[in-house]
Amino acid sequence: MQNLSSMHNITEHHNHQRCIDDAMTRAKALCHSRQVKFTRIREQVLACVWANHQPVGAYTILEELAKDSSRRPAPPTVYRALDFLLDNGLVHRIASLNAFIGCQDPSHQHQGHFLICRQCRNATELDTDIINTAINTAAKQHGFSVEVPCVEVVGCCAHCKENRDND
Amino acid sequence: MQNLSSMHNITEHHNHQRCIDDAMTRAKALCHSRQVKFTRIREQVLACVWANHQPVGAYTILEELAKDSSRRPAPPTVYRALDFLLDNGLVHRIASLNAFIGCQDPSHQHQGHFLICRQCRNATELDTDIINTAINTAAKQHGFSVEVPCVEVVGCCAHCKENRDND
DNA sequence: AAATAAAATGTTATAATATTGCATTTGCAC
DNA sequence: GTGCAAATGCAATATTATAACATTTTATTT
Repeated sequence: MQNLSSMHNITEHHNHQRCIDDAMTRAKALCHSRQVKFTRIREQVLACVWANHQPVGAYTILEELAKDSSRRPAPPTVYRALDFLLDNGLVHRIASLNAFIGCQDPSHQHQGHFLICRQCRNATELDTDIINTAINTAAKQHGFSVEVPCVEVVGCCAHCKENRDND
Repeated sequence: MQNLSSMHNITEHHNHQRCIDDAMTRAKALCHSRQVKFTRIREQVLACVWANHQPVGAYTILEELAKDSSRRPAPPTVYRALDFLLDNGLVHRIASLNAFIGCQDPSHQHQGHFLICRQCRNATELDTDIINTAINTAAKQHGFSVEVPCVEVVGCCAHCKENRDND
């Protein structure tokens, strides 16, 4: 299901093990400070999500869990873990892909904006206010109160534009 | 499946029959000018989508078609009609709801931005560049080329804020 | 008008994603 | 250890979407 480009990292040569370690450490600390349980399953699911920078589907996670342990968990196991991670801001859901991705900054509640590369399928979470401001401005003109902005932009990332093997 | 608020219109007292008539007229003219066929099924599906301003699911459309004619169409019938309507810009898909909504302006190709009211479930398509500009600006900073921006904002519309029966 | 080709629709089956409901286990407070 | 709440296991099923192939309709050519 994953193509070759799944081996590309979000920037060409970043140390992804560091991404994973940081994410897991942050998650552990955050759950501890919130007094919620970072159970084995939740940890495994988060690790799957952080395996790379591509949004991953619930059933793909299921496959991965089945590889690790001899027992094959059922869908609710994964969905419950994902719900927990979503609630605690540790992952985001990408609605347009029915997939999940690790959150870059779980410490403060937010709904990220994503740049999703059609080519390598990496998704980059944006940390800018420009888009939220624009959305709020546009919404205000309609008397609309924004609660959950969802921005998922499909296109072509810088790295894939360089390696012109696209389309 | 629809709640009571489904009777609210997108603005409090707009003549929705006019919305429908306009949309159907536009669709007919547009298909004629493009020399593509606005068949009975496509027309029925578009009419379902325009029945109100709430995004409607494919299987809800299926139910509606079953009511009209004695024969019950199968899912591919509806999905094929929806694909046609999407291709021709007559409807948009709301990814976060797995649902479809009529396009306000099918004459030029665009991916709309939507304000979706959590309360009455109406979705308003925005016609502003503010958001696209912001997305392009943010994307540019990452060397990312935008192809399909998807903006689906959940919140509370002006009308529902007035009638404080929310939450 | 008959033959042909292309497009649209019908039909069956199935894939992919997600949830419900209830049983069991685990971790923790007392 | 007892009792409770949270977490997980498990079976079934709901929801959304597509694949593959047959049939019908429409348009085009002859």
